Amino acid sequence: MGVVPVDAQRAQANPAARAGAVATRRRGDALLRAIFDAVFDQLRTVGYANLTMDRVAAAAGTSKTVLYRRWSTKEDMIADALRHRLPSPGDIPLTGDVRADIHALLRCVQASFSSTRGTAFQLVSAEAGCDRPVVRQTIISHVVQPCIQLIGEVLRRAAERGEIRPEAAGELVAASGPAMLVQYSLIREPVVPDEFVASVVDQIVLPLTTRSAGAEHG
Amino acid sequence: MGVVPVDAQRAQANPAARAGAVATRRRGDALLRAIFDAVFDQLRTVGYANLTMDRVAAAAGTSKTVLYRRWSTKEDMIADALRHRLPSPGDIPLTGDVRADIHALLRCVQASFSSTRGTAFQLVSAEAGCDRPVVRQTIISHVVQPCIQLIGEVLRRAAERGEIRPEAAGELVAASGPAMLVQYSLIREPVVPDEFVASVVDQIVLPLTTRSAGAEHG
DNA sequence: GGAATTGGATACGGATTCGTATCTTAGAGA
DNA sequence: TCTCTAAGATACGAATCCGTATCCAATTCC
Repeated sequence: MGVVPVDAQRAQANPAARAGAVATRRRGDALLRAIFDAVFDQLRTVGYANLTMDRVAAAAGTSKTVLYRRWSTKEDMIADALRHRLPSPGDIPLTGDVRADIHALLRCVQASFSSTRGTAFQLVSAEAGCDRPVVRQTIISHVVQPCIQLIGEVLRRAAERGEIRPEAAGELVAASGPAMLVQYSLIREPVVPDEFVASVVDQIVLPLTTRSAGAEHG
Repeated sequence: MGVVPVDAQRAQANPAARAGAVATRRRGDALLRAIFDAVFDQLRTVGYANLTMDRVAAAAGTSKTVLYRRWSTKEDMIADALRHRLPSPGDIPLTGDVRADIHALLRCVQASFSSTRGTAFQLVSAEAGCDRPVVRQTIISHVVQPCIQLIGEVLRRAAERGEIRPEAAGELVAASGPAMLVQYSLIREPVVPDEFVASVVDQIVLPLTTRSAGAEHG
């Protein structure tokens, strides 16, 4: 019972552990990475409602004990996985070029989808209205709101320099870009392609900032 | 055991059944309405992941048996509740006035939030990527996509009449309005207020359609 | 090489949920 | 008034999941 290959199932879950390879026991970061991969993999395949500790452990090629040694609840685990995988909008260097900066910030929102295998906004809604929406708040306050705020900053400075019309430096225009990406992920496919990000910049956000646009409305 | 007031718990769940009132046994539509109320109520309070048949039955003041007589799975029940509560964009009469028509169509998207007590897009993502995303597809294909398509129609006709610039009659502009509403429901609060809908029309969608806007981009 | 640490397998008790079966009774219709 | 349909309560076995306890083995550190 102990002589049989110990990584039989892991070989299924993780192709890197090929048959015949020595059973290597992962530790620290490598183990953590495998667990987070399994978390997002489970979210994608069975959804948040059916994600269980047992399944995550099996998918990661480890056991439930390892998970409970690190996180006491499922929500803690997922929130931690998000903190490790989500991009940080604050780290993006802003150049002063409106188009480039907005594009960079929207790619940050896009990255929050790809780095979580398209499950980011699945998570935002998963526990809406619950007593402790940990996961929900994690992703909202960590990526989307900072991005909207930074885009607002970019627009405001551009308006001060007279590059864009002043009315465009409002909340709505700043939120329009992220809104388009979120919608794409929900309606079309979970991961947003590069061309779509570029289209949103050139056909939605920037047109809203050009002088004479919208002068007759609002 | 049978002489005790039979609607003790229902009185808690449904204030309409006051103490002292005769124990009334609901049927047909009245019962169905109570069940659907309970479904959306549960979605709002405990979330999709923790919604169970037992809890829905208790909240509706009925029993699990009644639920299983109608729907075989939880997903069927929720999907049916959505079909009964969601608005139908196709029923909206289009006047030809661009602003009025877009406003009416966006109010339809807004109604899909209020009629489901703000849980509509919680549901879109609840079972993302699952084997049978019944609930997800129900709400997407029943409200959002028709609305986007109809807005696209409105824009296309307006472009033919020369009222708006031709480039604005594209998919992205048509999707911008719904995207803003979805984002509001996810980030801010589940039910979208009227003023926000009006702001989106006047500060996002219509400005994108005005001539000379975005001429230099794309 | 040996000790300490951590990964990993397994088993379990308890709680929850599912889906069904059974039975009683309220309400609609004849 | 009588009959039939459906509402609603209750109980249940099976399955699942949680969270913990226990034991063994692989790595790392000394």
